Amino acid sequence: MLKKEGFRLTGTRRSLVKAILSLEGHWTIQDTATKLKKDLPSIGIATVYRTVQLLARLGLLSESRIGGGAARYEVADAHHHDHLTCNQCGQIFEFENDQIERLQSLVAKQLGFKLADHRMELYGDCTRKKCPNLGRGRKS
Amino acid sequence: MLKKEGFRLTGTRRSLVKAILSLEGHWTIQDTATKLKKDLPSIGIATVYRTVQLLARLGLLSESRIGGGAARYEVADAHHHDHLTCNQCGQIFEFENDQIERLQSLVAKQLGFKLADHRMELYGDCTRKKCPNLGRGRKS
DNA sequence: CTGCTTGCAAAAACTTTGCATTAAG
DNA sequence: CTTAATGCAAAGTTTTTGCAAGCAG
Repeated sequence: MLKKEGFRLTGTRRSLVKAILSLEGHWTIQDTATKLKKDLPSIGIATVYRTVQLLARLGLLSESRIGGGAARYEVADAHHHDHLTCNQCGQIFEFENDQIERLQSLVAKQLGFKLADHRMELYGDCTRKKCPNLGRGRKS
Repeated sequence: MLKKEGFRLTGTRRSLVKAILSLEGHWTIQDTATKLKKDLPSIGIATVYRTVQLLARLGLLSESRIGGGAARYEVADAHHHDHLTCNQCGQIFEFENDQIERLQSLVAKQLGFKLADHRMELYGDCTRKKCPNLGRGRKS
């Protein structure tokens, strides 16, 4: 982990990273803190926020806001991917589609932008029972 | 406004809708409440939350979480569109791209889903000055 | 009348900030 | 030594919830 971008590699950060790597999928700050308390009971929630956000800015973690609650993070893989969430069970699937990526860059360019990043979240229904409520009705 | 989906058309809701229609672009709950207080000083913030969320579930409003702060809403147009945000000035541009939409449906279908909705937000740089900080570093 | 709606206040959920102390380099 | 990093508590934001009173149907 090349943290030597001008930042200090502290014991707390080592533990933080270890906790993160032990988590699966799309975790929240609280998930991390809970896990971390076992190794490092003295950890402060503020530090977790600050460190995770730092790692995200450095590109080592990626943030998403699936589901509308707390921000969720995941280790930034080499290959970028997007998310598809089931409106019923809430399960999150990952996928990647180069063609869409290319079109996104193209659209941005046409609008006079240099595309730096993007977030794409699809919502759908598992091919099973019908939606109990009105559906999470997410549109944009 | 066909609110007769089983819900009551109250005076408060009429005023709410009027306030919403007078707002431009991507407003927050607070924006709405502020505007609304002029016509209806007694309005409670909880009611604005509840009503806006109801309208969103009915598909009359669409929600997005551009910028990471409070949720933002806008009137759901007939034509769906997505957003492109400038990392520097924060300005939001809208666009639509049928080809991307088709690919999204296709991807969902391939994963065994019926696509109900989606949210896509692009982040880029205006072709001007360089980014002051590390860039909002949004990735997903 | 009946029960969906509303306003208010309190609480919950999530995140940021200030500051004295600690420890990395 | 110097100063970034940490822990803690307090404050800030955003959203939700409980309830009695108010209205639409």
